[in-house]
Amino acid sequence: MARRYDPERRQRIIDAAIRVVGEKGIAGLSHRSVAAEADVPLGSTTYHFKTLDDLMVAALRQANEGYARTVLARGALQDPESDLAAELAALGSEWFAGDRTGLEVEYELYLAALRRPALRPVAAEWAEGFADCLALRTDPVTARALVALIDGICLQVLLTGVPYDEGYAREVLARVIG
Amino acid sequence: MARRYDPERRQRIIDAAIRVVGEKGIAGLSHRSVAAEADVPLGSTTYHFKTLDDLMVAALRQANEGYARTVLARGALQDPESDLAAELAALGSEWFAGDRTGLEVEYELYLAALRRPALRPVAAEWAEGFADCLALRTDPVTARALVALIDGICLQVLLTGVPYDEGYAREVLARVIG
DNA sequence: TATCCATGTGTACGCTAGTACACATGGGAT
DNA sequence: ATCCCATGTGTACTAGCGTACACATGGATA
Repeated sequence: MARRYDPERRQRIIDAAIRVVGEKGIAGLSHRSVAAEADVPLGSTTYHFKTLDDLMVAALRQANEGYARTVLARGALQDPESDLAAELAALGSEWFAGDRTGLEVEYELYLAALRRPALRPVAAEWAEGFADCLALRTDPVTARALVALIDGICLQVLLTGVPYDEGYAREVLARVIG
Repeated sequence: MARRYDPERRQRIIDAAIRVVGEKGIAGLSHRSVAAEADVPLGSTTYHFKTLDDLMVAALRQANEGYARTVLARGALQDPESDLAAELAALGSEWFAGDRTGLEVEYELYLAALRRPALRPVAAEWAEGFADCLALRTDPVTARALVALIDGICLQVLLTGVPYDEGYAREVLARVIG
């Protein structure tokens, strides 16, 4: 308490929400758990985010921006000389390297759109943004298929526990590119 | 009350759980909500399923069996003369035709494995079972990639709201088959 | 037939949740 | 300098949750 006039309050709540989802999953996300994690009173989280959906929207949007940066940082994706399938497979390796918490948070919020209409536009933003980026190297149809395949491969790894296999990913991504 | 000696009690609880997930999502699944839906006392759901994870495992397994039947019912999948990509794309059309509730339940429970280790073996059963089935027509690597791509395509439809496009699915599935 | 125990029933407890609201504070518009 | 209102704080209410447990019942087994 006694931390009045906190211009970053809202942002710190979003950061806290992402940490909570990383530690306890969406099922553990509540106004109270986020308030505790952000070290702000309960009334503060409910003031800045009327509903948990609002908070999840903000958290997913922020997570999306982070992953969009990892895509853009891979400059070779834009280079017409580079092997697109290999670059994407390597991007997957980067995502799965080390701590997977960030990726799990991203997917958990992304997949929550299945039952939460409020999240759907944000989920669509991610899929479309990624596809638009890939469309610079191929046609839009192929780009959309690549996003779908990458989603499917990542999910199989996250859901079933099989290890990520960059060679396999590169091979099948290359087939979609044709 | 007063419905003693109910040999199908356990099964009716599973059916009720699937209906609850269809109506309210996993977030609305509780021992109490399932008990009310199945018209049994609270103590009965906690007796047959010690934890909600146990109940979700049973529900996902049953949902998986239902979808496995829709795959096997499509006998043309086994016919070496048939167009595998076209058959799979048509299977997708079948899944998305009419009421999507069943498909949403299937995916919601399947995706819940992301945060619930108890569900992972069951999720893996589905992915592997489907892949084994497809491996009768192609090699195992291609089969796994087809499952991943189908998952990705279905998710894009369910998450972002774009309509299912059978022609697009057939085209990109064919590329993976090569 | 006698007994046992898997199954069924009803209730209570402690906890956490979203929500609502009254009040405090001080930056910025006037 | 004054005042307003966006923001911050503390607390109470009600509802629903998992859990635990005591007790009832009658098929299955010996």
